[in-house]
Amino acid sequence: MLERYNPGAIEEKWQKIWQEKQVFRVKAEPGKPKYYLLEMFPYPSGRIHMGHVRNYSIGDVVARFKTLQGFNVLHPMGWDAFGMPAENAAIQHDIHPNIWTRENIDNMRKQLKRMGLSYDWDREFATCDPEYYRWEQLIFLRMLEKGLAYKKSSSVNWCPDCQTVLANEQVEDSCCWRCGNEVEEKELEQWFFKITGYAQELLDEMANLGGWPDPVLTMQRNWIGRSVGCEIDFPIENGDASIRVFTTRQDTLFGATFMSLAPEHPMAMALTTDDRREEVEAFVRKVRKMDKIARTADDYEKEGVFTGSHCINPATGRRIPVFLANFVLMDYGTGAVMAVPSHDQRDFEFARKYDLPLTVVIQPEGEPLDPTTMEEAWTGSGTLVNSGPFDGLDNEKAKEKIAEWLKEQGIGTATVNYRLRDWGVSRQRYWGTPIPVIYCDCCGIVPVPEEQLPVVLPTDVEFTGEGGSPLARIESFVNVDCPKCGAPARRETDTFDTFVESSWYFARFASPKNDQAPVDPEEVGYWLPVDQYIGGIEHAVMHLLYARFYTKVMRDLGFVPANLSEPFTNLLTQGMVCMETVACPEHGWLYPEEVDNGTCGKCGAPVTTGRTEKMSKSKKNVVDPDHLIATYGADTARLFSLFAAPPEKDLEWNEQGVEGCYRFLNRVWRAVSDNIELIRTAGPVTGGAVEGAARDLRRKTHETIKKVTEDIDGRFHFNTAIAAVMELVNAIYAFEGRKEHPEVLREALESVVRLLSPFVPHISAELWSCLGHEQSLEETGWPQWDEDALVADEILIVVQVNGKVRGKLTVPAGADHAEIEKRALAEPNVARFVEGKTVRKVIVVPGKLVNVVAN
RNA sequence: GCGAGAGUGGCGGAACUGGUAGACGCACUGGAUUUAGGAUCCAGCGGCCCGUGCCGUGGGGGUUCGAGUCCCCCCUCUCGCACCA
Repeated sequence: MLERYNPGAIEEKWQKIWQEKQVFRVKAEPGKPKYYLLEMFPYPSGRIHMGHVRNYSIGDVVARFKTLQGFNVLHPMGWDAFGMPAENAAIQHDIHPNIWTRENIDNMRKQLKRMGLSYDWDREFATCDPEYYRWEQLIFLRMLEKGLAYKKSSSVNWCPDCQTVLANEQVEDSCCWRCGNEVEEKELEQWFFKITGYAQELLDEMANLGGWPDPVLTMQRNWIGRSVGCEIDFPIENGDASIRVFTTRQDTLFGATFMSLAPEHPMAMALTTDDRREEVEAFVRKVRKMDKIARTADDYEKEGVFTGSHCINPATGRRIPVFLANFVLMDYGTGAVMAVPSHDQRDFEFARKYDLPLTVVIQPEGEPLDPTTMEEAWTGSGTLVNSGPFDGLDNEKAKEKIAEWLKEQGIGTATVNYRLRDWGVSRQRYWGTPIPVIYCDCCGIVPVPEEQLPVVLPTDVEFTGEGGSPLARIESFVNVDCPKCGAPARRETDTFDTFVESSWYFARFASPKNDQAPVDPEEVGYWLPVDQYIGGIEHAVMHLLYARFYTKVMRDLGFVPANLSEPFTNLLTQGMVCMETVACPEHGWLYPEEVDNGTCGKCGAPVTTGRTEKMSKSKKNVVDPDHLIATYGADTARLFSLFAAPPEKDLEWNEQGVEGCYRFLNRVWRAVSDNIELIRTAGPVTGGAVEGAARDLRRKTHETIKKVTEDIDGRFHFNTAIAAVMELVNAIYAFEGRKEHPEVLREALESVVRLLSPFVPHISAELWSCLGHEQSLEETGWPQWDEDALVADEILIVVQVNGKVRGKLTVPAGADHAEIEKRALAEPNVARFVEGKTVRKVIVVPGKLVNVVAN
């Protein structure tokens, strides 16, 4: 055995052995319990970052642990390979997105392999492989047949200068990131997925997601935003039509004193009278000029314009003015809101601004509301007034009664509305999955026949960043014969949102090479659902909701078994990796390696240390995993990212902490190498015969096995599991019975190695082999604790007086309440604090403490 | 703005169901070893008084024999908000 720990050599050695023996290659084995562990696959940006190191280290611990527990573990890896950065690289550096992406994947695969992760690499794929996206196109065609995919008009960010669509992140302060000109809103015909059709099921099935963190479920529930209310028709004065509103507050119907429409509302222009036209059009133009972000996200000023028309409040029969308002969204409800300024704060502010009347219809208990002096809307509960036949009803009761009345009168119905909108999947970009439809002047929208799939992305493209989608300029791609009538037709040039690829990749991993269907139903039946999914909290809503939706769609289309409704049984959301920022007054943000002992490496000026923030290239507070691994080895990199914080919390990177982990591994190495001769011939521990220090070490060993097992399984508290092993190692160093009881020492050392193996697999494998084992750790399995070894003779009891610690006692393990109470009261320090007082109560918590209450 | 979290020594964190606040690690201090440095080993390490004690988990209130943990109000920070992935 080598005297010194040499991570570089042993890591290379064991990675080679694992690869040659195909240790992590799995196949379905009906009858053997399976465990599907999945980490969110990475976007191939070029290099792995610390967030990846952390994510994949966490996943690998669980995968290896479950393997050791005897499960058939599926642990795959792939690439979320479509997306904007590849296209940006093409624009900026004149490199083809495919080449850029493939090179990045090759590099990142190498980096991941260097970490010793237990992936079944045979299942690897990239979403930009035509063999993958052809099945995505097929699923889309089936969705189209079922009406789950459809086209409608929707707005995008448009840069009039570059003549191109911009993503929200490409809009900076309402301006285009490339040219700096102002961004506008523009209407385009786009593809949508009917996720709203699944809104209720997505809500209902959260009841089965007990393995998900509550915050994520809450965020999804709020995102779906179910609300129960009524749709009510307000007839237009002097016309046949009416305006339909959605409201959750039908109890305030009698207080509706005006109407607000979204500026895009289809009736907006028809309702505008000639004398108002100029002003209304100016207002609509102004709202349109705002980009989408400013309009939906910011607390911008509420504004509106009067159309000149009136409609009739169907409850009161009174005529009320119709306004357009910038805060009314066409995407939510019906795009029209009955305004009740007395009981809605936005309507209240709007009414005060434009001098519109208020009617109080809900009277809270206490002082009466006066519409002329109210300073804010009353949104609480109360009794109905000014509401005709409903006066005197409690407002919650009135919601039901008014809903019934609306139905009887034929002017409204009770409905459920969702905040969730259908998923817009069209992107006017090149580097994505082509949407497989053809537009024919005679036949309209024609699906690409299934036997013609995949519609492959053409490669001869020019990237300028201007003039819309590059695909639209490739005539050989665009021009096609109509599959129905044969006449000249045009291909769809939009591509899918990359969230589509990541909505079903987890199912593809069950049968990644299947060339007959998106997935093999038998393989999916065995492997899915994913037992444990691990990824960043930033995906709490969108990715995870889309993946849930897609699973249900694939189920309903018959691609996956009918009982597979949810993709991920358990979810772990990990925190971010952060590091302190450092800046030079002259040179701005500095990389850690540019800082030389508190001064700037470029100019020597003293640097300032800024806040600790999420690692990002722009702030230069990043650590390169390659460098870290080259210096300390993969095991140390893994150990630190697991030890420094529990997985769900943010992790603060700290170089000295890394060294501490490296030191610990050296300490483990020495504990084995220093004792290797002594324990070489030691036999197994044969029962509870040992006493004293040896018995204590045995107890510590088995306590540690129990704690580590419980910390990993379900709780994912790897930091405390590692701390427990550190304690055991400390106990081994302090053990004084090594000569007399080498078998106890051997048991402790072997336990350390086995317990560490999911965290630091290379050093564990090497030490295990040094300890003389022919059988690998994978074959040996996870250690079991011995309940008998855990039994202690004596227990430490804390004694409090009025909740403050005043003493400690050691009592026999079997001592009863009366005896413990007696001994506690006999403690000299207890007597001192009780003196002059009367003991009122003595609380005994078994095995823990005694609290004497006296006053 | 809306939605969801977090706040504990000099630092990262521990305390799982209310029961010894600070496990484990880092940094720091002292000692041993060493030609020296490094590495290693041993000891100490919340604050105040340094004797018993008193104070202490972002701030303020409350419930309880007992609160880091439960309830109410406030402050600060982080994440998501539908074309980033």
